[in-house]
Amino acid sequence: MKLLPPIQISQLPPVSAAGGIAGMEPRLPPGISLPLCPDWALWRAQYGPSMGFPPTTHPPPSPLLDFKTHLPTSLVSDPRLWSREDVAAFLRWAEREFDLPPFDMDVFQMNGKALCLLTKADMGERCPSAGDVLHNVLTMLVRDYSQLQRCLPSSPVTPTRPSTYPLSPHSHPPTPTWTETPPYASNLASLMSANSVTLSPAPSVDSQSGSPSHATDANQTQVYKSDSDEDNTHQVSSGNSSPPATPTALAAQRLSEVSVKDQPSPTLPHQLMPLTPGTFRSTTTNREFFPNDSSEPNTNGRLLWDFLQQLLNDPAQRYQHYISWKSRETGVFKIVDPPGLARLWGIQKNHLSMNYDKMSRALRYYYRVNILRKVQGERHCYQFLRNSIELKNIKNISSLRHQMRIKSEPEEERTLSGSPEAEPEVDMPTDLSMSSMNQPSEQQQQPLSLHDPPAKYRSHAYNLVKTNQEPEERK
DNA sequence: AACCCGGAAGTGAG
DNA sequence: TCTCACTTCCGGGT
Repeated sequence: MKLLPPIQISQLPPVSAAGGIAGMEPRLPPGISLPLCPDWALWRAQYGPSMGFPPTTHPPPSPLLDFKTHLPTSLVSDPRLWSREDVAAFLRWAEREFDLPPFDMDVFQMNGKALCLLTKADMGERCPSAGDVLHNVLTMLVRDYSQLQRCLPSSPVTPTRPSTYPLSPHSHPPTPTWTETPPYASNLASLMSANSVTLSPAPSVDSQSGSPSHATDANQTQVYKSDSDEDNTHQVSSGNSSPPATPTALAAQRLSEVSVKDQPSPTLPHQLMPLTPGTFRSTTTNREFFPNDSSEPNTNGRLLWDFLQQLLNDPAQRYQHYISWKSRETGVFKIVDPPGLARLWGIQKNHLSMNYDKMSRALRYYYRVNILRKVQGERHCYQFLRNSIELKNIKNISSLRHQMRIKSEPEEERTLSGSPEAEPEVDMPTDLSMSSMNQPSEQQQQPLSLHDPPAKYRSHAYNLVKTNQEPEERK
């Protein structure tokens, strides 16, 4: 049985008392799709206002989506905001518009967000004859929407500045380099992560990554554009002048050809946030969140570090009863409710027997690759050693480890031969330390001792994503 | 007793 | 079939 599409954080049960997920059974039969049953009302209630686009407004057709102009007027531009009824309306429209065989509405009892979370395969299962078309249409809609957003001037929605929420510099870039991330980056980042709380799927990885560093180009501000702006977007949007063609089977075909290849995962997670880089990498824009675009990070957002960061950076801070920053600047966070957090993680991964012991093992697995480290002496406290950008840039942990191994090899020998390296010098958290020169960090004060990655991993662990500091680290 | 550690083997998805 | 990112189990330390 396949794993369900991962949940979006927003879909996770709201934080209730520590420890409990309201109304959530400790274990759900596999196959139950939490993800498919998002709590739309809750979500809407929380974000509705900010999101609120007048249902009637519709951005002008983008070059790619002429068919969009034919969408029922009752549908808002962002499919992720659709209600069940909207989804049904969309399906009916798609049947007509693309001449598709009638859909079994029963298998599409979900809202737009859930619909967007379906992979092509999922769609195919639900509708073998037209799943791909449907998926591609959705993908295009989302992408188009996000593109528009990107082009728009910044939006209010984004709590950009003054907001209450300390969008710290490293909200996302919680780690190492964060300090170096431009101020605006933080906003973007937080926004991204925030909204993009994708727990799962997709691109969360990239999603965030897009943020800071790479986002530099554009004025980030605009990036965030809130959904609200979306409408206005048009203007900027693709300047498309193309006449709205009538979508037809041809269009459908085109869609099935085009789309998705540029998007990683099926899921378009970010609920609110359209900007998810990875997801919405636009074909037209140059903003590259990833140098190699092609490379879709395998990280579906199902990665633990990503999950944690998203919870930590939730703009509404709904998960602070589970996990919270102790110091964003240094990437130090505390798991406030270990069992509860483990449960969330278990839900996310569909491993309902997850517990803190197991989850913490996964966290420890990050030590060797310098993604995390334990804050000595403090229970349930860990520190990210890399910011999200770096993390996203890491193709995969294995390669990271491999690299570390390679680099350390010589070093190891040296060590054996009695080199200075022998001492347990604290390996700096990646750049974290560097970047934040002032980093008060707890880590520096204490030898990471055993928690430090073994010498063999230590050395240039970070080159991978190297940021500035490197050299001295191994001094 | 709770937490933490890391080895080793297993698992599921891609 | 292989790789990846865990997951599961466990013995041991603090």
